[in-house]
Amino acid sequence: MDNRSIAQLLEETADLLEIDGADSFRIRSYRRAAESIQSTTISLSDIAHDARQLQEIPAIGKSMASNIEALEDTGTFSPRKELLEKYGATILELLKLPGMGPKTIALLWDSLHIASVQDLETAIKAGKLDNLPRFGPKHIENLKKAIEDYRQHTGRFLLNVADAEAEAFSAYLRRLDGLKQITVAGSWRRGRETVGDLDILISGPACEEDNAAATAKYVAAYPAIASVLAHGQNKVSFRLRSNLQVDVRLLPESSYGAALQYFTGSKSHNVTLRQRALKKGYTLSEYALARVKDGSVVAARTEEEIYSALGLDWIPPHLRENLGEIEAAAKHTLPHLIELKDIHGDVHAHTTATDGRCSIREMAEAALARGYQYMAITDHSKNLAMTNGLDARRARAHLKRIRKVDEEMEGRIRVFTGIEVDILAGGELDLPDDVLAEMDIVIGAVHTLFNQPRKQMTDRILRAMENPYLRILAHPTGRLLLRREPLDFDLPAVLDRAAELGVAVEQNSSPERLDLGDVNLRLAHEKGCKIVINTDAHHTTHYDNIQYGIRQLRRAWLTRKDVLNTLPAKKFLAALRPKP
DNA sequence: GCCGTTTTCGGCCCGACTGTTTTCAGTCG
Repeated sequence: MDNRSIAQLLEETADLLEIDGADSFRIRSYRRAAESIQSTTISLSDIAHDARQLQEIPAIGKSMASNIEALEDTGTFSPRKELLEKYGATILELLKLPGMGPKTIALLWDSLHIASVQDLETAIKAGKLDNLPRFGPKHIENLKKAIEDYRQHTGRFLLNVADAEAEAFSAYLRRLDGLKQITVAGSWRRGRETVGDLDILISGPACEEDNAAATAKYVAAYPAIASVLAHGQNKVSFRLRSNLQVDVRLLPESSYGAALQYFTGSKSHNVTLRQRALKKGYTLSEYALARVKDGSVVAARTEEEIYSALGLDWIPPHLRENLGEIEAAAKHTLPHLIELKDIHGDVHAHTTATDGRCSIREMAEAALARGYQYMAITDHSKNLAMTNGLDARRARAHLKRIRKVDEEMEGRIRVFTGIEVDILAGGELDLPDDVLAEMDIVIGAVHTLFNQPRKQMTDRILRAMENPYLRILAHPTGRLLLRREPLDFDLPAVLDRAAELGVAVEQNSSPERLDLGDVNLRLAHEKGCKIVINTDAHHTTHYDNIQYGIRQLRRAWLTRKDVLNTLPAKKFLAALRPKP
């Protein structure tokens, strides 16, 4: 079993323990173990039977080591098994509903034996919750909304999960001889912020007539498969243990491009493309672009040939949503989309001073290793108590430490000072101006803690932006992908004002946030907002998440000049809202 | 349940806000 799966099972066990009302420190130790496993490079499978080696990994002690051994041998371990027998696996989905915590779930289970979102929905409709303590009309209304949101997202997966699965499976495929091309198509290739399933296209000698059956058999023997859904000559579908569905198509090399184009989509892009083909006397299918009159093939081997035969420049998959890209490709006016290498700095990061995992120096070295010219340390302010947020005194002391590291780096990378301040319910920032004045980067964060009615929420953010030290607005929609819809406030009004004031809005690249997402990025760009892309790194490895944010920038048609941190250090600081 | 040490057990994560309350439990970051 791979580390990610082990970590996930421990995480789930922590959730179950919470519902069961277990000791909070015991729960935390499960979560810490899960985190630790996810960030170690040691493969736990390899050492699952060596308790001593296991216990060398931080947060793993005697019990956790034996849990991991049992997991490797039997696929489960006893605390988890017992809890699942008691509550059932579906109870965990209740935790995904905003406002639903372990105590509420325990209450619902004890009083009504509610063990799934479906149960909860039925109980609400039957009015069974009305007499429960702490279930007023507003609470129930919120739950209904939460269920609705949940249903919209259910069955979709975050990009990092899909990426990891795609990479692991591709590695398995690469071990087979005779495969020339392996491509993940579908919404994954288009860079959608979540994916429903993976469409994987393969071709090469191994996919030709005589070998196809053996290749399909090899595919269906992939160890991480939970169940095979279909197993034919040219297509194998299966569900992974993570519940992600994968469709693998074996294709002849001669029509690989046509299939790639077809299965990349989007549907709407393809429809428009087929109409265009017809006008030229062609018909476009997953097999080829062919002449209508005699069926002779015009292009099929590569995407470039197909687009070219239709009088179009090749269109990057990120743009294939029928939002004007076909017209632009015809006029040769497709934008030169921003790329990973254009980004020169990441100015939102945390350290062990609050809830980060690494030191200032470690974060700086990691940013340098990525080739960045600058970065910033922006730990939390005191209001986020759980993170050990900084008060004025600690913030000043931290500032000195950041400056010291900046000196130590000797110009190899600039380390900016900064802070992520909380916006209080009244719109004020939770640190005094004289402290903020000392910071290079002041990020005002819209945290959901203060979820208020629409008008108040909007006013609160607008007021916060009036503080002249606030330079970047973070979590500008407050959403958490697959878990919570955006906060309810007037985003267009906020973006208008941000553009006027020169407050930059942040595209957070964390795979579970992608705060603005492609749609709102487009909106921010139209309104003339300054845009900054950051990772909100809590660990050196989180800098890698920048790729997820970049995909959304590309989907929003953004180029290098549209994003502030493509600038060199000095110009970047100068491009931010000027300090008073 | 882990860790660190005081080698046998105590410490580990806190405060604002909502929706229900009439003084507070539960969620969230």
